[in-house]
Amino acid sequence: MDLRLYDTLTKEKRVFAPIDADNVRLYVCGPTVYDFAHIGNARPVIVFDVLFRMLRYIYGPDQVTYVRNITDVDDKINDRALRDFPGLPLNEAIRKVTEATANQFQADVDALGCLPPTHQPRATDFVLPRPDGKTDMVTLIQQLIARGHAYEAGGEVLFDTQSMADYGALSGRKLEEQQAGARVAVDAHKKHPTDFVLWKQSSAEEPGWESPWGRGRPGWHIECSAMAAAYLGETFDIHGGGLDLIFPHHENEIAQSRCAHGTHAMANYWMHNGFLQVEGEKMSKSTGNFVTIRELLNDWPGEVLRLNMLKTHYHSPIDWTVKGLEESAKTLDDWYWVAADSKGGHPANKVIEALSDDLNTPQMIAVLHGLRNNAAAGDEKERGKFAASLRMLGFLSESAADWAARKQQASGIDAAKIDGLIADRTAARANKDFKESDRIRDELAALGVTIKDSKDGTTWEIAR
RNA sequence: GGCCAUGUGGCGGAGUGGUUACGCGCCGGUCUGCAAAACCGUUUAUUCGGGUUCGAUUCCCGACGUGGCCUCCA
Repeated sequence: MDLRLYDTLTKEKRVFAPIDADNVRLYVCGPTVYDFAHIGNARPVIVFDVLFRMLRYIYGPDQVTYVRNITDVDDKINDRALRDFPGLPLNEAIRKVTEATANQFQADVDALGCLPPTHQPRATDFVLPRPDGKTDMVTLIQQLIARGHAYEAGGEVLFDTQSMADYGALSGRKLEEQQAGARVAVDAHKKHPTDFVLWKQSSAEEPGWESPWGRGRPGWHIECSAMAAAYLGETFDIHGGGLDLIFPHHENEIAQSRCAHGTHAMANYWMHNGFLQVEGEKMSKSTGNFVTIRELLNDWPGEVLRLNMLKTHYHSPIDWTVKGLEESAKTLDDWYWVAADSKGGHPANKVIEALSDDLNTPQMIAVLHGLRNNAAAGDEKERGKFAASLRMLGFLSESAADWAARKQQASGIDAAKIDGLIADRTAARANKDFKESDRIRDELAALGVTIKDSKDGTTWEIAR
C-alpha cells in the first residue's frame, strides 16, 4: 500500500518514495523555549507524531530518523530572562528559562502520547564549528559567502535573495511583487528588501558567540538549515511545520540549504499543518482564550487532547471547543471499555489505508468506530485488532482500570460513600420501595454519579 | 493591496462526476418497577450566482463569509 502525502512545494499529493528506505528522514520545526506551549503548538507535534508512527510501521522502527529542534536562542528568550531573573548574569538567566521551558514542553508532549524524536538538538549547540564535524551555522554561513549567496553589510551577514533564481517557490512569492508591495521600511544596508539576516551583532546585554564577523548571534532561519544537515544530510525526505512557517522561515531555510550545498532540493516533501482557533476566536492573550497544554492537561487526559486534535484533517483549521473535548472524552471512555486491555493483535489494514491517504485521520477515526463495533460484538481476536490499532496511534497507554480511576480521582468523589448509597438503593429495590430507591438515585445524580443497573448488579461512573 | 487556505445535515467532520461516510445529539424500539447504560432502528446537508456535462456537493469562473501569510507567530 502506497503512502501518499500532500507536498506544499509542488501543490500535489504524491506517492511517498524515500531517498533511502533504510533511513527515512523527517525534520519538524520545534518550539522556541521562552514560554509554556499553547494548544496550537501541540498540533504539529501530534500530527507529525502520527506521521512518524506511520513511517516506522511501514519502514521499520529503526529505519526512520526524526529530528525536532529546540530553539534556545531568540530575542524573546532574552526578554524573558531579563524579566524573570533580573539579578542573574544573562547567560545563566537564559539557561534557566530555556531549561525550564524545554522540560515543561517535554512533559507536555509526553502526556499527549507522542514518541520522542530520534534527535532533539538545541540551536545553541550548533552555532560554532563542532568537534564531531556535524554541520554548524558559522560554517554554513561561510559557505554561503564563498558561493556568492551572502554578503556582509552594516555589521550583519545577509542572504542575497537575488542570487537564487527560484527564491520564493515554496510560498509562491516573486521578488518583484515583494519589492512592489513592501510596506516595511527597508534597512539601508540590504541589497534587496527580502534579503534576510544570517548573522547579527550582539551587544554586551545580548547572548553572543565569537565569529569571523565579530561577537554576534545567528538569525532565526539558519539554525534549522544547520541542524537538519547535521542529522539528515544535505537533502532529506520530509520537512514539516505549521502553515505560518511557510514564509519566511521555510522559504529561507530552502534558500540557505540549497545554496550552501549546491543542491536542487532541501526536502522532497513539505508538509504544513493548519491553524487552530479556540471557541471560534483567534487565540490571543488579550481575549483570555490563550490555552496552554499544561492547563488543558489539568482537566483532560492527554489522550483526549490527542484524539480531539486528530478528529480534523491536519491541513484544515480546527475550532478547539470544550464541547469537542467532551465528545472526545466520551469516545475514549467507550474505547477503553471495549478494548478491555486486550493484548496482541495487529493494527487493522483499514487504519493504515486511511493514514496512507495523506494522514486522513478523520477517516481513520471512522474506521476505528467500525473496529470498535466488531470488538464489542466479536471475539478476543477482534478486540486485539481494535486495541492494537489504538496503541499504534498512541492511545490505550494505560489500563482500563487506571483510565476509569483517573476520572474518579479527578472528580474528588468518595468511592466508599457511593458504594454505600448504592447498597442502600439495592436494598430498597429488593423491598420494592421504589420511592426510596429513586430518591437515592437522584442523590447520586446530584453528586455527579451515573449508575448502571445490569443483571450482575449495579455499577457507577462519573458523569462528565 | 498581493499570495494561500477554507465554507457539507442541530453540532463535529470525511469521501465521491450519478447510489449509506463516521461520531455526537434528536426521535422511536428492546431492556427496566420507572429510568440510566447497553443494543437495534429512523431523521436532516453539501454558502450563493453562473458555466461545462445526460447528470455536480464533487470540475471551471465569479461573489460573499471565515482564517493564515506578506513584521523572527505552530
